[in-house]
Amino acid sequence: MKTTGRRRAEHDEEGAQSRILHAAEELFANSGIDGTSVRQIAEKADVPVGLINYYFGSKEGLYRAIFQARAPVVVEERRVGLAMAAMEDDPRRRLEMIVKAILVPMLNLRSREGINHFSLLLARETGDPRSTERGILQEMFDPIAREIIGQLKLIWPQRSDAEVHWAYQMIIGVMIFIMADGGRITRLSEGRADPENVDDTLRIVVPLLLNGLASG
Amino acid sequence: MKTTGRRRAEHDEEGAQSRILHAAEELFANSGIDGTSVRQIAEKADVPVGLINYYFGSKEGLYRAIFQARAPVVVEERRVGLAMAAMEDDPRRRLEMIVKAILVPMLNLRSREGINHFSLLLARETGDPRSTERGILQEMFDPIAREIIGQLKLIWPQRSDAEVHWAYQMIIGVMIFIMADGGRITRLSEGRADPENVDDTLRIVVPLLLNGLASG
DNA sequence: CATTAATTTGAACAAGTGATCAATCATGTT
DNA sequence: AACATGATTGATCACTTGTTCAAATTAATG
Repeated sequence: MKTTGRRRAEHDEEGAQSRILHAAEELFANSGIDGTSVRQIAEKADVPVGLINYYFGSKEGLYRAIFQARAPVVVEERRVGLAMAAMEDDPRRRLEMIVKAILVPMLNLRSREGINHFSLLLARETGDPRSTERGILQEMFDPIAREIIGQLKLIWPQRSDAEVHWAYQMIIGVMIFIMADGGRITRLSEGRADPENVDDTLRIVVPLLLNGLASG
Repeated sequence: MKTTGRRRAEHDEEGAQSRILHAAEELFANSGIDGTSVRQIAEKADVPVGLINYYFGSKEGLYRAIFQARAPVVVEERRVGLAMAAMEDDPRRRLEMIVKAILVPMLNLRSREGINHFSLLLARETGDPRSTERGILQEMFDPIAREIIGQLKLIWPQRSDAEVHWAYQMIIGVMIFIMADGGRITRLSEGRADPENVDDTLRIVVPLLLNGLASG
């Protein structure tokens, strides 16, 4: 058989392959791909070093595997939210639903089971110039990005392409920044603004995005 | 004497110390502090490896030195812009001037003389969880951040602290995201949105921030 | 010129890097 | 039991890492 292996019983009820993925996700998120060694990952996952290359081929292979495991979930949630938005008639409501379709799947990751680290990792990858060479974001996120931008164009037929694209990038930028925050927001606000609190964050940030800074 | 040294004449009319700073800035921006080796820096700056530790003590010392050279310039420009904004009576105009005081000093770096790399570097540092340990951002940017937030509170006396802080973070988030972009914005928009073009970017992004996505 | 101090140089060091691989182990199948 | 198959192990490889340092070089001073 291929699926079971040595019928997992010796460790924390979690297969070695999965333990490696989780350990790597956390370490990569906190220290980046260059700041993390395979030996650190092996130690955290409690596996011998060799096993990492056995399963994932290389360090970068492991890096990609994390995205291949996580990205489709986020993308699918976004696609669902986008489809629901498309059924809404009122353009104002439709816009709000699109914005939430972008933000919610990622913000939820921050407070869900041990998955908090992927949002950090994705933010890191987005800010890395060498991300282009790896092509992970192109491959996994460009398609849904184009779908969203297409929907935005339907809402704003009178706006230029540049304006629509900048509006989209502004939403993504705010999301990434919230995801990537390692405590600075909480520190500066002395706890009054806290990204961990998804409900409060959405309640304040979504209107800010929709209405801008000037109004309300 | 301590200032002159060997009266610079042998290389590109630029002192070794300065060449190291410039080379390191570019490499750190593109590959991060962990993805860059002191030997790469030494080669790019055309100096022997030992000289880097002689001048800057350590790799991290060099990293800090870059911020110590650049940050005060940006902070001072922001302070000037903020002071000008404080003299404006109309709250709407004052808000716009504050937003520009935040954005313009950094966006200009992208298109000025070879300094483009610092904006990338700052974006990277902002997104790095280990940035807290280094304390560079606390030390150099928290003061001006508090000043700006104070000004925003004067504009919005009726808003909660959390709302004001989130509004500030939203401005910073958009700025960082634009600075950090390594081509994804241009690629997705097929050139119609281009962060290199500061004037167009400001013309579109500032109203988007001020008026939000819904209006205009 | 002699002295002193600052700078420059590249070799050397210990520790760590990602990757490889023969050997061992566990398991299910015949 | 015998075999096959995939999983596991840790020693080992060739390099690279940041840092140190004695020696060489250069410049300023008396």
